[in-house]
Amino acid sequence: MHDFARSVVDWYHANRRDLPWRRDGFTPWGTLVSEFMLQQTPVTRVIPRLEEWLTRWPTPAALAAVPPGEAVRAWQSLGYPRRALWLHAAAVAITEQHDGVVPEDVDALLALPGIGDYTARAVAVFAYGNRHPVVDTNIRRVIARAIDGQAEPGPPGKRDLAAMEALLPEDRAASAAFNAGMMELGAIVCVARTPRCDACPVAARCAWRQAGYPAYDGPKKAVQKRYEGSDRQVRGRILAELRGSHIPVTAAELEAVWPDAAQRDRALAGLLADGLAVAAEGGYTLP
DNA sequence: CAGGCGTGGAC
DNA sequence: TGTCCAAGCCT
Repeated sequence: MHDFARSVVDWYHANRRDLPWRRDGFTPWGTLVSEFMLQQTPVTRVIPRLEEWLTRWPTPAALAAVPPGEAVRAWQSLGYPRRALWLHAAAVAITEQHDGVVPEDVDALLALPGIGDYTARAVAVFAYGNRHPVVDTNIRRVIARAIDGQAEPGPPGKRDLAAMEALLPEDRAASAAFNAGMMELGAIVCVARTPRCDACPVAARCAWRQAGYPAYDGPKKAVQKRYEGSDRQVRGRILAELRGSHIPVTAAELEAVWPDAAQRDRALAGLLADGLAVAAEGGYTLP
């Protein structure tokens, strides 16, 4: 193992946070659910929802047995509720096509709804201990800085997987610890805004530090539109209304959640198209 | 492939 | 207040 990987692995074993998905006996299904929830959502907000979900639906078959709307309701305010729909659909596929067992093959995982390059490898590695490069936003940032000497990663691409593969230890257990360690490093030390280089195990080897912390000069990232007043906010308001009701929500009731009719209609049409809402007798409900 | 997709905390 | 950011994915 190279010195860089060894430093990260040693640091990880000494500094890893005690998180639910790192407990002994945590199931592959638990890992899958946690990874869905962690897509773009902070750890602290995920933990309580995860506990609820796994208590209620301890297996893929348990989730597959209820209507998808129950998953959307239990998703509460984690955000990006299409993930709840996709997770439910994945549970159905696992139940029907994989005998209720979460696959450990990356390609089989990639074939499931809502699972992309990151989640497929995260499950294969963290649930099953297989040797694959895992690349998330934390790891992209750590590699950009420590290896490439840049303040921020460039646009994501397949080359990210190759860059991580080049660093990955050959040993299976060490590779899993390296993946987890790189993510942990990016999450609590090499953070986006104010990196804590004084606590970094690879500071002495960091290309960005050695270069004097040059400012980022690559292509600009797309600026996120403001949320206040956006279609996203309207979708969120409408969906909250549907989550809170066990009978159809009428069009008149929806008028009360957002005054702009055109925007409200657009948001509702989007929810219907996404399958997050369905037309029912007298109004709309969760699917 | 650029843009759409939630929500809330930190600064 | 506004801006940035958070274990991405889909079209």
